[in-house]
Amino acid sequence: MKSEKSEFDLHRFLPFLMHHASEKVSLGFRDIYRDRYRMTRSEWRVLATLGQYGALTATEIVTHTGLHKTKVSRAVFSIEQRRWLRRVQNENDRRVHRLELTSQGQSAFQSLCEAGIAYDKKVRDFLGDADFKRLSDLLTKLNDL
Amino acid sequence: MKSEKSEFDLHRFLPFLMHHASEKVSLGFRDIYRDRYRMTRSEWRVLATLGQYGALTATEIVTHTGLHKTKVSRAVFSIEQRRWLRRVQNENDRRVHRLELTSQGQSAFQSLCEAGIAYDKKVRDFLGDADFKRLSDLLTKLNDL
DNA sequence: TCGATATAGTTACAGCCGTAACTGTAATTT
DNA sequence: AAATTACAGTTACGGCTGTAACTATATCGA
Repeated sequence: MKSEKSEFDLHRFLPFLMHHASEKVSLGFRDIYRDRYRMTRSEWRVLATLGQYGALTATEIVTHTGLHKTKVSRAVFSIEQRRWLRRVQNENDRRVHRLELTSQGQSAFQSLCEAGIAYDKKVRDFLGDADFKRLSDLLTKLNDL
Repeated sequence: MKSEKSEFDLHRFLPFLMHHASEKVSLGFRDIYRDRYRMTRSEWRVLATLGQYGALTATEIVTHTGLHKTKVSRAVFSIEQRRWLRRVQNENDRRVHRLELTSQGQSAFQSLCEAGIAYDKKVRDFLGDADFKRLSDLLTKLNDL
């Protein structure tokens, strides 16, 4: 009778592997927005989402990013404090606010986009184009797990 | 002149993709050890490392897992509280403790190994063997980024 | 030997996190 | 219309986090 224990190797276990690689890639870019603007990951994602899609509501940001609504709420508050976004109350439904970047917010987004594209290139050069695409596709596929 | 902004898509940005997929995979298994034993991820990793390699020092656990030393310190404390591990002070260097699982700790490890293998199979079935291996290999490659 | 440096591991602190409960508003039911 | 239910967003709370400072021990260099 074979022991289950011997079949298990943490270093080949997908949750471990994924998290490990994710930290590596994700923290590499975090250093950039953290050092440049003192932003958290939630703030960066909210900024990026608003920069990419234009004005959205908090709920729409949740949908686009998968961030928890409390993270969005806090990130929006903090970005607003920097004067990087404005809230515009919806007249038909006063629970809802349109969130739109100010020009300062857009500048910061532009600057981080360029850094993001450079970072992307760095990882792509490391992996090679073919593997980079393979990896992106596999990760996208996992969204439906 | 083309704007950098238009080239940037958060949903195709590797740090975002990686983190998203990682959460999905990693939290799927977290539910198991959290619900079954009320463990945190750090605690699970320390348990798994001790289970797999036998007795180790805290520093060796850091090396094997990449966990921050404060996480290891706290996880060891908490696992010790459950009586799942014992500390044995090194006689030559009294700063160091050998950490070894008790039989209760080993049972818990066994139980989670089986769950881990089942979870692994679930993800493998979802992706297919070929893609599963491709993904594992790519993630392993990223460790050297 | 003695002072300086390095290492193993812990802890205080301040910040981030998710859960659950909350406020305020809108929509639905009776 | 009043009561109920649903929804957008916020917040209190307790738990987890990393940084930096710490304790205790060991090692190195003069």
